[in-house]
Amino acid sequence: MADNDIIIKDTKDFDIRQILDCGQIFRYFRTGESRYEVFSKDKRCEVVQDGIAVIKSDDKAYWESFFDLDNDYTAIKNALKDKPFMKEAVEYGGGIRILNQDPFEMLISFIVSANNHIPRIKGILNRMCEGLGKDMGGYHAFPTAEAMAEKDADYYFSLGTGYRAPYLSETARAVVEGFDLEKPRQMSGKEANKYLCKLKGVGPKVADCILLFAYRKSDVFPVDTWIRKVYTDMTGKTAPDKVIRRYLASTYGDLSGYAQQYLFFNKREN
DNA sequence: ATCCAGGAAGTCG
DNA sequence: CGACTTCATGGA
Repeated sequence: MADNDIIIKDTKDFDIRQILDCGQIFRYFRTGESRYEVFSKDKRCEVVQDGIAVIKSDDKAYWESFFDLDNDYTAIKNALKDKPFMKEAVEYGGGIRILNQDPFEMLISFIVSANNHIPRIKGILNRMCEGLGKDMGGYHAFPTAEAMAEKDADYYFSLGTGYRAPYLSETARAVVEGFDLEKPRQMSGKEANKYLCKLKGVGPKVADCILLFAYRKSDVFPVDTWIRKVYTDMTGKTAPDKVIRRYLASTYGDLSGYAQQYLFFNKREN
């Protein structure tokens, strides 16, 4: 074991398979039994979980933050367990953690995610990294805004992004030209959502995902096609996304983001 | 083959 | 404001 290894002995709140497959990250590969390769920005790590979990990298501090290791998920799950519809979801996805990811990477990733399948999103983003990301020797970094802004919509169309192609070139250019991705940190969830929606390809749901996965705003509640199914299970009816979001966010309060991940994961896999 | 996916933009009323 | 339509792509 190297000095930089992160060892997680108590894994009741850490399941790498669940963490990676719950839809918050698209750049990872299963490389073997209980073995994964994970990428973020220009960094890479390897996670092996067989009984205990070990995270191998050359930047321990980065990945400790990335995997949210200072956060107490036992307390979060205990607080959620007694709330409506949560028991089964928390038990099924008990090893989920919300990753601490990069704002620009989340912005681009979730623009691609709109009305798209997760396996396809992964393919598109990996092709984008190989085409535009810095060669790190064995893998490619996530592209910078500058690198992305140099390409026009035709390029993104050639990656298979379909009608989202112009959103990617336009949004990358907006960031290069000064759209401040640090601003949402000082904003309320509501303000920040509105702010991010000024970018092409970003609507309420994509903005909520960015706020949850990059800015750690846990009072948001991204509503997608799976959460719509959950809502119908709960109430027996359908409703506009806005209504669903308001209902669920008021039900789970400051723990909405966590609740959303447990519900999403459980619905998608069961 | 047909449906559908971590929805958003554009148009119309 | 809200409802309704359109938008590429390919996995299942």
